[in-house]
Amino acid sequence: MSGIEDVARLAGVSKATVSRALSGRGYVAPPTRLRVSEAAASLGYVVSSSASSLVTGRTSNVGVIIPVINQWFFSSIIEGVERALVERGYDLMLYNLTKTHEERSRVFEYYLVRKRVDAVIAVTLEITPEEAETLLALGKPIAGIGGPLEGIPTLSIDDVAASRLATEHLLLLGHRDIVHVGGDVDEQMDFHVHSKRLKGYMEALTAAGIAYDETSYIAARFDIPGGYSVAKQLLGDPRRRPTAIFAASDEVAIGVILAARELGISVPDDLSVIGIDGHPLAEMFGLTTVVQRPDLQGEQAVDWVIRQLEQPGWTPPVHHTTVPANLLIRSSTAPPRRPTP
Amino acid sequence: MSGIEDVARLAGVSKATVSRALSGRGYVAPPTRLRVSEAAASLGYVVSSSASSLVTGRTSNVGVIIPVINQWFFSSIIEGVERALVERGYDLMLYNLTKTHEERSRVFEYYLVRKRVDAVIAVTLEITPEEAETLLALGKPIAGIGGPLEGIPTLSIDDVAASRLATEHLLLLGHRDIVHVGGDVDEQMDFHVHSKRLKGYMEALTAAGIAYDETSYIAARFDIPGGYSVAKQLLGDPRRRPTAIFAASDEVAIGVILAARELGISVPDDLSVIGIDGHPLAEMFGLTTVVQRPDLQGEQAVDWVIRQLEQPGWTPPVHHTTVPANLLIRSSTAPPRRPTP
DNA sequence: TAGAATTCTGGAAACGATTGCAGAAAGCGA
DNA sequence: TCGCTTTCTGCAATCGTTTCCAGAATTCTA
Repeated sequence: MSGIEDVARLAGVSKATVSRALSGRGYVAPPTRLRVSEAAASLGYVVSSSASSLVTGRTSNVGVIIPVINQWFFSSIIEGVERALVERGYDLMLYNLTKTHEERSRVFEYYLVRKRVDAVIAVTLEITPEEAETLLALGKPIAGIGGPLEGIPTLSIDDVAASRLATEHLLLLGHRDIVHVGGDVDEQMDFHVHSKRLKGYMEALTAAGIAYDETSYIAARFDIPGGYSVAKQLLGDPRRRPTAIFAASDEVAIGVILAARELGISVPDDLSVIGIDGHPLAEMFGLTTVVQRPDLQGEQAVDWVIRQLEQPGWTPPVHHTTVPANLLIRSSTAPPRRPTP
Repeated sequence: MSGIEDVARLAGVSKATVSRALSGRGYVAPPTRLRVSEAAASLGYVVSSSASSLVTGRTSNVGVIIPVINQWFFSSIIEGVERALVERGYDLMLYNLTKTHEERSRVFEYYLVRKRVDAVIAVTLEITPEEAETLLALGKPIAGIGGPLEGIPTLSIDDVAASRLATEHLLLLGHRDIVHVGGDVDEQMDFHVHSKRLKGYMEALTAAGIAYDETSYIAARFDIPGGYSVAKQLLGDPRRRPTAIFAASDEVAIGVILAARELGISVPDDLSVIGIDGHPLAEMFGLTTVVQRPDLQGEQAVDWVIRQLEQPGWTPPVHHTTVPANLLIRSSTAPPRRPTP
């Protein structure tokens, strides 16, 4: 449990010099630096982060606020963020802010957060301009995944475009009877992702001169069982069966495929299915999808906040940045067996 | 950016009193306490955790070291740990220690960790007795999920027993030709989980007087595609087809079920399948399984370390604790269609 | 080789809380 | 009412660094 004082004594220098030698800030003669490092190593010395941050005002912690952990999209973000942070010598403080959390009380414990982290990465969290203002005023950089968000840099794929891309792929194959199985527009947690994906779908249909009505969109729980149960019902009725389904996420899409299989409906012969995400399971189902990389989104967000921290004056791209989402064609989509008579 | 001094001035008391009033330690007259709280609130004051931990030696952070995030078992643990920590006013610092990380160098950055966290929860990490010794000597409580681990309290299900339980369920149904699809014994990351599950399986067979050979166990990647591809091959050959498969995890089991379906093998009529875990997807596949609750394991680990921190003298159960794992019978298991002639 | 510029080092003042100690105020039993 | 205990409060030391400042040593420039 040795302090800087012990190192100083052993190396025969002052505390000030030890500090400079170890942190690499300021002048220190190479031989001295070496002596100090050796002394520190031999004593197993490591700086007290509390003492250090008391004077510098920096904690080397970045707070990540995330609504769920147990889902591919979110845990991938965490992995990406963690990787990027350790690489730069920062630690990750994880805050799992559940949607339903009464009155977002923890966003106010946020105000507690402010003395414990240097920056905040808000995943899929709708921060009000006032809250953003507060954080910024405190000198804490923020970045958001999701968005756009007034006053803070955010990034995400372009949900409308991704959705349109998926729909257009089906249209291009010749489908005209496409159903969208998406998240429930009324209970979306994040940035209206569900409505955006619905919107992209509708735009694509409209552009192709295809009419849609309320039966063209079905709300499902946003996971495999969700897609499964909706599809089971939809596909069970042969008269209503579309030639293609655009699912708003790969998990939903996989649920759809499972339902189709169970009903003896061949994918893609009788039914084309496309999703969005690039989920690890998509491959084994041969699922055509629009791929996004949440881990890279996490890395990008880290880059923004750390840059702001370390390069005074640098500011991230204002407002919202769109990250790529690419069509990956596998075997779940094909031209409709035959045009509707 | 107001400090304790400002609050003191506004409330007309000394810093010492403010500290006592806000932290609830020591005597302070109720009216005074009220004045202080109001002053603090009106100034938006919040204690500096660095200053505070500099003097108290406590950070209110707990480090969680975990090998993967993007998997049900692990992310469930994180959720449980996080929940339990915030409830007690601690923050969670996440360290994603990849298996292959060269020389566990980060376990030595551990030595870095030691000034930043009050306690450590090691998930599925084989800590050597020396390392444990070091941590303990530093006064940092540790708890492990997985184990047993020399010198530190750990908890997990009893893998051998869980495995035996699953196998016995199949035996009880009358199966005698049971194949175990498990993780690769040679490349297991954690506490020989794969061998333990294999062992439980063999024990059950032996107890039932059933012989097994090297064809009774097949190694698979520990996820859905892993189980799928192994099963596809195994079940593809009708002569080798067992009447039941015991998969070492639900994901593997689901892979097996998918393969069976694709081959037109009916579960459970032609093939019974059982897994271990209680994965959220198990339900929709009607998968019989042995349920464990990683989130509760996380909570338990938190309880241990926090108790050690807050109740001087209290020590957690020495060595290893076994948490329950219960058989949950669904529809993927049934008696074999007919006894082998 | 003198003077200026640069590199190196130590002393001492922060940073913002917590806490031991001691004294003042209040409560209490007889 | 008097002592004794209990409650309340402030002073000042302390935690372990970083960093400003000034002075010493060294290198560079002309």
